[in-house]
This record gives sequence, structure tokens and C-alpha cells, in this order.
Amino acid sequence: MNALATQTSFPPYSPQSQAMAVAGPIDIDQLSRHVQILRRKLAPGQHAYRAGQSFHAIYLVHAGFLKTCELSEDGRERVTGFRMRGDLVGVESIGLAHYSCDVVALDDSEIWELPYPPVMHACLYMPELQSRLTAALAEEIRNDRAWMLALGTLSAEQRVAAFLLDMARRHLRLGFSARHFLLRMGRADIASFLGLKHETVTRALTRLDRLQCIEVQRREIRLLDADGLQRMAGQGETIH
Amino acid sequence: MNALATQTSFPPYSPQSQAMAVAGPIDIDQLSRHVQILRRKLAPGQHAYRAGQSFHAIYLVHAGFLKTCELSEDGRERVTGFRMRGDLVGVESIGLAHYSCDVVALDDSEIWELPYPPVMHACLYMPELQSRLTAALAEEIRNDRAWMLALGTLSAEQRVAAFLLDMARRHLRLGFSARHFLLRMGRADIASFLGLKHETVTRALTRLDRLQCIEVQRREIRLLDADGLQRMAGQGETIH
DNA sequence: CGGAGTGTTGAAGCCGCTCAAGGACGGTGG
DNA sequence: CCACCGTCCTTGAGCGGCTTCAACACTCCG
Repeated sequence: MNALATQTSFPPYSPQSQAMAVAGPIDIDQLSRHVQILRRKLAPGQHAYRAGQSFHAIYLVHAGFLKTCELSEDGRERVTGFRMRGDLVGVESIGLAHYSCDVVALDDSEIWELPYPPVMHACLYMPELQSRLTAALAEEIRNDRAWMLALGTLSAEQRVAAFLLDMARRHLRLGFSARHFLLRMGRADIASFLGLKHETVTRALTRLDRLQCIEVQRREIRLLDADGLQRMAGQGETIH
Repeated sequence: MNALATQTSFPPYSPQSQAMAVAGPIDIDQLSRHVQILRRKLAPGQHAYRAGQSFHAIYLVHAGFLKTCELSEDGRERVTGFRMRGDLVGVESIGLAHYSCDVVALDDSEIWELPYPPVMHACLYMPELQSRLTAALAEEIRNDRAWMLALGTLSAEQRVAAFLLDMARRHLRLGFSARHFLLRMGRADIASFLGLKHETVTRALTRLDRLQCIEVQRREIRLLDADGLQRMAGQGETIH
């Protein structure tokens, strides 16, 4: 058993910490003067909300790890993203009477409920909140589009490489090691997100391991050659 | 030569017309009191903007047909969507100094340039503009996610069916026939959008034709069995 | 221990891709 | 008006990557 295995959950969100993944730091202290912020804890497997429930709030992930799932009428399902500390959740349902997707905790998590009409109203008193919110939505679109590009143009192995790099970057942004981390989701969730089957993800991980790019042991990942992964995924930037 | 062939471009946008595809009708008259709106005409192949140009405005499509393209550093490219009358364009770049994608006219088009800092400022005087804008962004996210679900779970033929139904619905919303329309883009653009190759799109269209679901003749499409297409694409709703 | 859940590995098959050729259309210039 | 050209679309044949199906290993927990 190593240090990673005992790191059960991410530390809490604070506005003074690293730049927020999506929205940039939201001034929670100021916001809490205008809206009642409810803290909700979720155990693994619990839903933050489900498609069809009436929309009343967006959420800021304060700790833990969650996935968002898109559902179709005929039962098809797909993971559309993974959320961690600092990410906003629920913004995709703004403007609707009901949430349009499922959000499920993959780990012990805490999310802060920001009741929506009140938040919107608070924007009148906090002009920068409005632009932060809008910027967060735009960022979400860009993020989705970047993945659409990846899923449409990369092979299975390249997608898995890109996925690992994305995880690494986000871990880094939260102050964790980008070279050594635990995946919080199963192979099936990764596969669903990448538009593959879980066996294919396993095989890709095994191959990357054999190529000495990474070391895999179930959910524990060690990046041995991040540059190699980046070349593979067709990305120029480097993880610092 | 038939009626469709002579219908070279879509009629203009007006706030009184059908519900806007993305944002709901924006009150352009009122907005124009606060913001200088510039009308730009584009010929087929011309860019509304390119990735990397400095961001200064979002656009409302007033007439015509455009595509948005995502680009990667290593030259991969993908069409991420098609825009027609009433659609907002450029919102994905809000919060950035530079546009993040390319937008190209596929047809003679007119777009209305809404300078962005001024629009944001106008929101202070037009509170409903802000919520419309936010709702438009959220709608964009849902739209992208719905396609992510489709592309990850449907076969080539099903994707093409879903694509045709989407086109049909959007034509209908603009007051055109949902059963008979002209595709404004080539096979390669459809393929890129659907994560396929152009030959595969051709073959899927040919098969749908043989199955009597549609009639294809180059870019002219006639839906013979919309319900059949819907069942095929795993969607329950009906085009009215 | 045993059983469930999850991850790994193998073998075979299929869907979509690749490569290649030919056809239809639209524009241009003789 | 027709010949020519480039672009777009279509079709075929063969291949390959991912999926499918199946069996087995590992880990966690009762």
C-alpha cells in the first residue's frame, strides 16, 4: 500500500487556491452574502442529480470526483466528462426546467449547491460573477469541442494517451503530481467517454505500458514518458 | 431545375419569426440602441473568422449557411457544427483573447457582428439579454453533448440518419420543408462532422435510399420515411 | 473462503477505412 | 454550343482496427 492508495479524496476548494479549472476563481465569500449555499456530501455511486429532475441549482465541486452522463430515450448512455475540485456542474441545464443529464459521484465528494435563480439575481450585484459564469460556459464548449476533435481524429491508443494527459494536467492544476496518480473511474467509464469498449482501453493501456510510456497497475498510473504520450496524442504542449 | 435549386439562400432573420434556434429571439432593435451592429456578407468559402484572430465580436447568422471547424496544432481538423439563420456564432471564444476555431460560409451568407465588450455592457441595461445569452451557451453545450452521445453510440448509417433528421428539424424551424431540402455542405464536411469518411457517408446515403427511407440525388434530399429514420437513429420524437 | 465486481487476455469477425477508378456536374473558354 | 477541366460524388475490392464473445486473474469484503 502506498501514499496514493491512502489519498482517498481531493482536498477542499478555496478561492485563494489554484486557478479554477473552468470558471476561474469564483468569489464564494461574496456570493454567499447574496445566495444560500448548501453543502452536499455524496458517497461513490450517489447522484448529484438525474436527468429529468427539476432544475434548481448549479454546483461547484468542492472535493471528490464525479462523472456526467448523457442518456438517450432508447437507453443508450455515454459519459461526457469527469469533474473534479473547482469544476462547475449543472451549467448545461441552465435555461431548462429539468436537468438534462446525470451526474454521479465516483468517489466521496462534496459539492456546493448554488441555487440558480438566486445566482442569476446575484449577478446584478456582482458584475464580475456574470462574466465568470459566461466564461465558464464558453470554456465548457471549447472543452467539449476539443474532445470531439480528438474522438473524431485519433485512434484508440491515441485517445487513451490524450485522456491520460488530460488527467495529468488537471491533477497538476489541483496541486497533485502529474506523473503519478490514481484513476477514480473504471475502464468502462473511460471507454464510454472515449467512444471505445473497455477491453480496448485495457489493451491500449497495456500497450502504452509495454512501450514504456506509462506504468499501469489497475487504476494506478505513472507517466514515464509524457513527451512521448504528447507526440502520440498530437499535442505540442508539455506538462511542467 | 426545380424550386429547391433556385432557392439559393435562406430568408433573413427577424425577431418576430420562429423561435430562434439557439438563443430564443434576441431583441435586436433594443440591442442596436446600445451596440453598433455591423452587417457582414460572406461568399461561399469566405471565413467569418479564423482561429487565432483577435476576439472582438460574436455573430448572429442572419442568412445563409456556415460551418464551424476545430483545428489542432498538428493539422488535424474537424467540422464541429453547421450554423444557419438565428444561430449564434463565436460564443465558444468568449473569455479568450483570440478565436478558438474557424467559421466558414458554405453559401452566400449574412452575419450580424455584435461587438463583444459592448454586448456584455448592454446586458446591464437589458437584463433579459444576459439570460438569453447564458441560455444560448447552455443550449450549445447540450447540443454538443447530444452529438457526442450519438457519435459514440451509433453506427455510420445511424449517424447519417440522425444527421438528416437534425437538418430536417432545423429547416422546419426556419419555415422550410422538413421533407425536402438541399444540403449546403459536401460529403466531406458531413463525414468530418460525423466522425466518418466521405465514402462512408455516400454509402450510408445510398443504403438509406435503397431502403426507401430517403431519396438522394447529390445534395438534394427527400425524406420518404421520417419515422423509419427516427427508429433507426434511436429517437422517439416525430417531425411534424 | 467464496462470490461479486473489475480488469486482463485471446481468437474470430465485422464495420468502416484505404486505395483506386470512373461518373456527374458546373464553370470556363474557345 | 461544345470541349475541357476541376471538383464532387459514387462504387468496388481488400484490408485492418476495433469489437465481440469468452475465459480467466485479481482484489476487495462479506
